[in-house]
Amino acid sequence: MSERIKELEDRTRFEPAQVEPQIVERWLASGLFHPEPEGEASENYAIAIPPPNVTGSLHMGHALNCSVQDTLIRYNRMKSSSTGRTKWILGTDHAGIATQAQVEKALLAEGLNRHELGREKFVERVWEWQAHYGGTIVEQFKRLGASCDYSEERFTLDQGYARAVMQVFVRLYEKGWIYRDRYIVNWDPGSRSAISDLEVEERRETDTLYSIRYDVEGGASVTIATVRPETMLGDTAVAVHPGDERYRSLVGRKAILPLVGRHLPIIADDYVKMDFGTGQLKVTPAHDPNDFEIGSRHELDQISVIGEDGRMTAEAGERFAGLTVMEAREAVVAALEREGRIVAREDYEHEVPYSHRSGQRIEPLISLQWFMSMDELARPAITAVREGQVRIVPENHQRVYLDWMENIRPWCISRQLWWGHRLPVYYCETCGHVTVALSAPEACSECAGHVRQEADVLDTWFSSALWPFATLGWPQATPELKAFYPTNVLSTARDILFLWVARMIMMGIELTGEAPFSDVYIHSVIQAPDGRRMSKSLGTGIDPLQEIDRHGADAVRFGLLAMSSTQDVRYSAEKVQQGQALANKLFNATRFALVRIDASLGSGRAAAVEAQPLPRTVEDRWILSRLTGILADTAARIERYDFSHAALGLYDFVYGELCDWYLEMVKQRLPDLAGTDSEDDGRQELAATLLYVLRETVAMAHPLIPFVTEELWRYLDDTGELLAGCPYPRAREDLLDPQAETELARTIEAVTLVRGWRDSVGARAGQFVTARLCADGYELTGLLLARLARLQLLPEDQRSHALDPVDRSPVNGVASGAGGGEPSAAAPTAVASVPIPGGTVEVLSEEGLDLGAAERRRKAAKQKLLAEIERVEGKLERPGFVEKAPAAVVEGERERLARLRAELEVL
RNA sequence: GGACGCGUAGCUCAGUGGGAGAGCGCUCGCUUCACACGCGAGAGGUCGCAGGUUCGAAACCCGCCGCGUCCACCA
Repeated sequence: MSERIKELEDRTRFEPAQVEPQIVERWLASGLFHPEPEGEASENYAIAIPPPNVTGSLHMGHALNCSVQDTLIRYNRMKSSSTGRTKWILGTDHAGIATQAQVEKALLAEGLNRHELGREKFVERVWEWQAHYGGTIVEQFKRLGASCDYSEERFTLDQGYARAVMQVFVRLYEKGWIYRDRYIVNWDPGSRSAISDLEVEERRETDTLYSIRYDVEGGASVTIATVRPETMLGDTAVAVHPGDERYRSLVGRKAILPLVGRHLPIIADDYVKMDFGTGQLKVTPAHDPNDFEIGSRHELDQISVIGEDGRMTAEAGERFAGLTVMEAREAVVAALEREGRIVAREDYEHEVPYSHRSGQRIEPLISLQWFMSMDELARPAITAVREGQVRIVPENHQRVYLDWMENIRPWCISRQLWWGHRLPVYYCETCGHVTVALSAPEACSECAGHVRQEADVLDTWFSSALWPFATLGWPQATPELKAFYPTNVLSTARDILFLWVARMIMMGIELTGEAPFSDVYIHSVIQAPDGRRMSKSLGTGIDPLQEIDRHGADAVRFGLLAMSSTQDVRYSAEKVQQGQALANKLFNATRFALVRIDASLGSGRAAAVEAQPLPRTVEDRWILSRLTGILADTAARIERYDFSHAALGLYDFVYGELCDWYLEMVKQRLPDLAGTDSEDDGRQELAATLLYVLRETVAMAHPLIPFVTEELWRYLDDTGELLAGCPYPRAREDLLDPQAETELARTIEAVTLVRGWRDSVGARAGQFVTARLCADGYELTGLLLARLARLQLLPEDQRSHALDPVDRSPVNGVASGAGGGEPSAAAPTAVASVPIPGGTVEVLSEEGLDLGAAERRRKAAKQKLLAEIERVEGKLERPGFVEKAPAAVVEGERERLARLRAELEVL
């Protein structure tokens, strides 16, 4: 026995923890994950990984997305191993707000804040922080087996990347699409920065809705409703609907703002809903997005009463300046109360905006920011999706994308942070002239005055939008760009479809002339087992690394893919266990086969490894046919992003066909060391077939469960090549064999039926029950039936006797040795008969069997059969059935009825 | 307010026009010479509710109920 196989023999379990680190080492050392930038993108395959936050750590979403992408990458790497290059572009994102917030938190612990430190020192600290805590997530990707190109890791703040970002800014500014404007923005007091609409999260809350009476000049009054009384200090109008008869006479008059005394014009605007409250609306253009719009239409004043620090400004008046928003609300309500102006208060449930980043309540306020107009960018990106140059899978997300794109609004791209790409905008301190350029001008081009760079940085998503091409060296025409751009697929969760994916498509088309990928795959969202969102703050998170420790990376990958069938799915520990069981099963099946073959053939094994499959028996033909089917299915499922069926189909094949049936059927044809002689009895052919099936199965499974398959490949392949670099198996249609499939299907059913009968009569597990096979269609499988169902078959009256003597007689001694070679002159009488497809098994011995139980079983089966016959008869007699149903269906039902009646005969 | 997804066995989910399935859990039997992370056999379901289409509906259509997610500027 060879040394290698000997070593394998003692490993009765697949131990992921011991094997995985070494396999990762071998993969990385092989250079397989780093393709040379050769050829055209059309013949190569590439995926750009959604860059995780540089200081982040692996969560379940990453784990699923990595499993998806790695399955695609490994499949395509194997599939095109000789014709193309496969690259998984790796890198991390600087994640402006998130990273800055982490560092600020650490500073706080030292009693410092960033302003005390100063911008330069602070940014240095962030780089230090990143050097220390960054990149752990990339190590965690390796543990999952992700076959990224680790030799070329990108970062969105790298020099080259930053140059690309600057260039894009300048270019789009020159096109007039980037501009500066005073506009109402979502102000996040937590990070003291504006944030985009997409970073706002609405939460349902109950507040008090106050009804407040404002007097109107010359008598009368209006009553407005608000949940934010403190903003009334910034009111500059009162509005009613133009069609509202009740208030027609008020329009054009002035209301008097309580506490302040300002005179507010009463205006008419369509925005006001007549049926909400009194139909009278206070207008605060500086602190409400709708009021801002009304204000622009009517040229109203904008009075900012809330500042960027979240406190009331001097404009709010002496009594309130400096108070927080909440304090101001109480104070305003108390003051109004004293004046008797609060008409009513009621509980009111509504949506309140919060910052997705800092968790603080958003203050809409007017601020001078940089914006990007999106209409021109969106147009070709809409066409690309509508016309199918970019395909969104699953399809139903396409409409969501189009709806959003067709109603796209300007994007606020400036952030008041220090960590990020600083805008390449320079202001003259003397004349205010604005210069936008790749590098700082020496002096103002207009007046030669000093220039100062814009303090703001760009929204992180501005730089992420360039990801698929900036990582490959764009704007330079690098070989990498030529070889891998456009990429093939982008895999992501749907929550960043707008935030990121849409912007990549727009920027890609605008800047490179091509959409950055042809497919967008939106994977499932994994929820906590109880159906809630998986999140750290809720305590519902499950750590994928812990799961890998416990079950192995293959198990976690398999489990995640298997459970991710629809839009939202609950985390299923069972599916992970199923994956672990599969890895172990495959390991043991291969180990068993190799040890037996090695023992049986010795040095002949090598030849068998190379040999083509040589089916000798019906079960050989059957497994080869089934293998062909699963190979085609698995490849098709991966290609259409149907990972759950790819995973579960693999499981079913390995358990339900390969191990439970084929290996059990051929066990006896694989003699152990002691039982061998040098005769050619078919062992060589069996070894060739078995090894072929195992090699193809293991190779097929590799993209899904790379570790166990790579480990097994060391034993299945003598060349020392890594499986990760081998070609993907092809389904060979010449091995399809419908006849073998039919024969085995009925035999498997028969075995199961007899086993069930045995169990019910209390036959001992190892006991061979003497029986006679009276059934057609078991010519080739009768002895398999006998062995797997533990029957000692008597030859008399056996209708299936045309067994192949070459293949069967030496292998299975049951056939002729049933009665110890002394069949009595008179055929024994059956004590029970078990129906199987095509006939019966007549049981001849009653030794130790509980025939009473058998009788009860028989009666129960008969009842069931009668009910079934009645059902089918009813169906055939149903008016219209025979006339309208397809002929094949009618025929099928008739055949079934005949079969059921035949079974009834036997019972 | 709009959109999408999901309600099938105790749990997690396949099945999407003609015989109700898997994994886990449960029951019974097995240390059968690959695997006890195993093997064999079972029990368990008015397929959310109510209509409609059809010879026939778990599946297709309409409505309702429940759960989840995304989008949206009603004070």
